[in-house]
Amino acid sequence: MAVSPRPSLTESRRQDILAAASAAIAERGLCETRIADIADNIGASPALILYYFPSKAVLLTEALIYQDRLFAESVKEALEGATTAVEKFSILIEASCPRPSRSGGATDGWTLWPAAWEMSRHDPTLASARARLDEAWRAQIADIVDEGIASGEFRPLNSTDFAIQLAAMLDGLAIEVMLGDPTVDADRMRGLANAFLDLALKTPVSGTT
Amino acid sequence: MAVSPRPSLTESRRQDILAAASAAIAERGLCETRIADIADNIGASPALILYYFPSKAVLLTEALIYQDRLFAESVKEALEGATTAVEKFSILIEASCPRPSRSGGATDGWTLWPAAWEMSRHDPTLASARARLDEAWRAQIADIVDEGIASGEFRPLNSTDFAIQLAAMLDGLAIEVMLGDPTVDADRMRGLANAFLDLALKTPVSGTT
DNA sequence: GCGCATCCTGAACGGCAATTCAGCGTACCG
DNA sequence: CGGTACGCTGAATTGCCGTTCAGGATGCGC
Repeated sequence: MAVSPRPSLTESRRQDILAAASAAIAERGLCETRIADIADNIGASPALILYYFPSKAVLLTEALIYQDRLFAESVKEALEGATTAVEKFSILIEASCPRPSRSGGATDGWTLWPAAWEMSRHDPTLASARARLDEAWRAQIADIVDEGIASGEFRPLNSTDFAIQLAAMLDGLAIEVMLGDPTVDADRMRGLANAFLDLALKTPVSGTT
Repeated sequence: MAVSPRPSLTESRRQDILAAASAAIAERGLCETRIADIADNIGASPALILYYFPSKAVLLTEALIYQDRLFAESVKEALEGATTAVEKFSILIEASCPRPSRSGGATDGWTLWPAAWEMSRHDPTLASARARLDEAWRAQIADIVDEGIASGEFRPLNSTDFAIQLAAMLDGLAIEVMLGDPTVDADRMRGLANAFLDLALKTPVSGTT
């Protein structure tokens, strides 16, 4: 459940702060997030934040990395119940759909991705963490595809290429959903993602000409 | 060439500033961009910026909208020479590939998209402009598909759904390329996008079972 | 040459927000 | 019971940066 191997006493406080920072970024936006906002989210003083983190900058990058990891772990956990490849894909797609902005509960991880991308451009630490997790995400997709091919659920294809395509499409769709694009809501996103799955994985290879 | 119908004398100065602001955001990042940076880019004083724009905030949103429009126009222009649907798609894909960071020349529009997404979350003006331009972008894709279907280049399919899928995939791929993901460079992006086109547009409909 | 509008600037101003610091409570240890 | 370490805070402090303003230059019509 916890991200790090053994959260020490102060480690749990650090995670509270990381969560509070994530929430603040989701709510106010990356640029408008002040240390005071983060402190408010856990009912503490601004000085406390700087007691656990050396500066606002590193806190923000750590918060974005933290959320990325949480997302990766929650998906991995959700996949454990599934058996067939088709089932697993439906879980992946569901996880990729931005929720209609839960107020109160855990931060909707999706909201933070544009912030993470924007920040990655100048923050090597965040950039490499993000790249690593993204690679893992694609590998997960590729594994499911290979599994489905082995079980005969899917036709043979290059699973690595497909993984990049699907991951990209999900990112792009999620952006639209998250921004409230009137023509792409979560249902539409699910439908289009599934249509791509059907097309790419189930279409039999057509003979030449 | 100009974005607005009739650029007045001061309008051209405004555009200089919008371009300078875009460059600054691309270079320093959305949060780290100061008015002084924008002023430096055109060799002027910070006060000049506020002479043409009421505040930093509106300048930034206008700059992001400006760049979006520039991108849309440049694509529309590039498409004029093309005749076949296949040709047009190759232009669209090429336009979607982030360039290897031109230094000096026009800002690589791609760099600004995460900033635009992040800002759209809280800026209704930017959000609606972005949604409108995105809709136009997808409509352009759909038109080309319909054209290709009519000419027999493509098999019949729902062009609107396809447009959303392709636009999303291009967005997602471009993010990876822009962030320098080691496994997705511009060439790979082109290849995967074209593979999706082939799969979706040229695969003959397979009979039931 | 004169007046005026436009464009632009240097030099304040003011406020905000990150960071620092000195110290208070408290729990634990002996 | 002291003493010590830790967790935490309120109140400075500090520097930055958006914004304002009072004017200088420049060009143009008369």
